[in-house]
Amino acid sequence: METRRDIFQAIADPTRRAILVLIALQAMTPNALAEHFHTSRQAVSKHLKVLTECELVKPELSGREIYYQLEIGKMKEIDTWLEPFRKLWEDRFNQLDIVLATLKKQQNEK
Amino acid sequence: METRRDIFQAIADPTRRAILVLIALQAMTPNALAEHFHTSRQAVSKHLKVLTECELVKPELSGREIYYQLEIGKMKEIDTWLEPFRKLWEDRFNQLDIVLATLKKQQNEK
DNA sequence: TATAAGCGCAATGATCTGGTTGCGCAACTA
DNA sequence: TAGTTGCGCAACCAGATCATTGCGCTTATA
Repeated sequence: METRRDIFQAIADPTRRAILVLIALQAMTPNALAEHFHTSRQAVSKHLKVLTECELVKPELSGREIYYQLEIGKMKEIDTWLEPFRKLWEDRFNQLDIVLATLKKQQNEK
Repeated sequence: METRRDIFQAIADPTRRAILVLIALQAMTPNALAEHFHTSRQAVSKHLKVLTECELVKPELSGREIYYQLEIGKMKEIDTWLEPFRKLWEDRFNQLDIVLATLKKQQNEK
């Protein structure tokens, strides 16, 4: 079945998020990754397939080994989606800032 | 079945992401939300249940209507996870910046 | 008070998901 | 060349997801 891959669906799985974190530090092979989890290499391979399909990760051949490395640019897409929301919480933070400043002022005037 | 709710799993669904975007602008009732999608009110209600369980959304009663509003603070948790990755792409951007500066310098020296 | 409107919940069903096992193939190694 | 080692792929299976439908409860309206 040709399932459409999607970044948000990809990072929904905790194991895949962990893989992304590990790979962010250094490109790794499926076997090396599997050692960090309580699952088989094949399971990790399936996760890597999902991550590769949505281009969050890129395989790099080296003999019979395959080093998977992070495609950091793709991660930015998540950030892009978050952008408008970020504005909201920054605004709220600013409002809180104002409240705190007002309280402090009132305290000084006592 | 008591499924553990998780923010990343919550935003994996495109309809739920759309709900978050709509609600960010203004608190809305399930019926009002359902009008924006090609699904039933019950389906929207189920999505709202998921979003409420992981506290991305909060119900506000008003007579027989329920206005759901965004819990912006929870959205920030996604941003927090993204934080270390952001460093990476900012670094890469800085490196690109350096490259561009160098190129410009060389051009000026011609 | 009778009727309609707004919801949530439960049951059902099709489709996805994530894990396992068993291959087979290519690439190192003795 | 014979035997490992590292991988991906296919088949299979239990459990999760998402949408639909049918209810029943509460609140507004005539």
